[in-house]
Amino acid sequence: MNIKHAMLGFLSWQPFSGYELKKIFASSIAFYWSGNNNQIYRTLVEMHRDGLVDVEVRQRENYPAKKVYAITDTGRSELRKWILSDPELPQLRNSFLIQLAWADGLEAPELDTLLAKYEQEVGVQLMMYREQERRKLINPSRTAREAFLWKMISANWERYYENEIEWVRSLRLGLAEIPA
Amino acid sequence: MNIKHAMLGFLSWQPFSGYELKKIFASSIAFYWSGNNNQIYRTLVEMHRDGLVDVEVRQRENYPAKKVYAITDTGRSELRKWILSDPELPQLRNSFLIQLAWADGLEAPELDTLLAKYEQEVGVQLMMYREQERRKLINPSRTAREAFLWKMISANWERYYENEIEWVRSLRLGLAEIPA
DNA sequence: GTTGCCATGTAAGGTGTTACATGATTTA
DNA sequence: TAAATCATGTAACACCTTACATGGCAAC
Repeated sequence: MNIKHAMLGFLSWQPFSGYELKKIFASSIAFYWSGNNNQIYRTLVEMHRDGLVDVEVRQRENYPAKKVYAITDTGRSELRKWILSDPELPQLRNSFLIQLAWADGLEAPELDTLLAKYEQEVGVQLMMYREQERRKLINPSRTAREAFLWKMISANWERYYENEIEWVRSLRLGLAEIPA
Repeated sequence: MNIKHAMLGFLSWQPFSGYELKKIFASSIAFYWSGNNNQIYRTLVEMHRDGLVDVEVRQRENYPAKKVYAITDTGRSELRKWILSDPELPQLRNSFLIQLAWADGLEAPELDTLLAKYEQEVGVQLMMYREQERRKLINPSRTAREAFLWKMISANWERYYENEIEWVRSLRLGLAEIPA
């Protein structure tokens, strides 16, 4: 999985410029890339070279020129092929768990402070996610099914954060009961 | 977060050679690096250069020499510093969610097949995780608290997989109710 | 008049992956 | 005799990140 297929997905929705794609990525936690120029502009050039997208350069008065990319039939079939390919396992990298693995050297208050920070950070992230969902730039709902899929994708993220908060709470309660 | 602190963690438990660390990583889903040579041996050299570990070369008959790395006081204080540093947010990269985002172009049976595959793959992963936990190479439990922490770290992973399976099941049920 | 938006792009580096290379010994 | 284990290391490259570079216009 790389950013290419995610970009193709957005372009299957409607044509976009690199700048617009960048904003979409940057504004979305679920589409988790940082939305940096380097990758997006390079990937667009590569996709054009491979015939997955067409470019139209729009010259505008008083504004910089804009390169608008539209998906081609080749691009659509590549996207469909990828969508039908075997799902990869999610890759979860929670460095906090690794911190915890060696945290028995800490004093009880130090450890609890750490856990409280984690709980708070995840809580903030959950709120940010909800806020972002409220005002998100694109939300395809051309069919009832598409709307449902997007709702469930969003639910997946919310569940993850909620689950994480529950977990850290039970961890803190459990630790409080262990004698020093 | 990089592999360095995870390696320091293991070395704070007991001295290991690169080869042993590699096996530990390769056999652990929770310590999620692939356990490849390149990184491990290079990182050991770097950590040695930075005074975080000492090396002892053990020559043995009929076997290749072994470089056993032991954590130094500098290493321990670096580890402690990292453990007390602000937790990073978990980074979750589920490319399947991105596949789903554009999956409304699929026929209902194609989509359900995809979801079934995901459900099955996550199920397999959960079983593999449990099996791995049963026979894991290291399981520090020098104190009741340390044992509890490791149990909760493991529980975190199990919860994630279980949650994911529940989610995909409810997604499949929901889709079954949407008219074509 | 400084900040932010529009819009494109480049440079450099971090972190991780797979595959290659060597060579002896043990196990099937 | 073929494969796996022990043990170290290198090469090449995939993917992503932060920061830099340019330049006009709008808003405050």
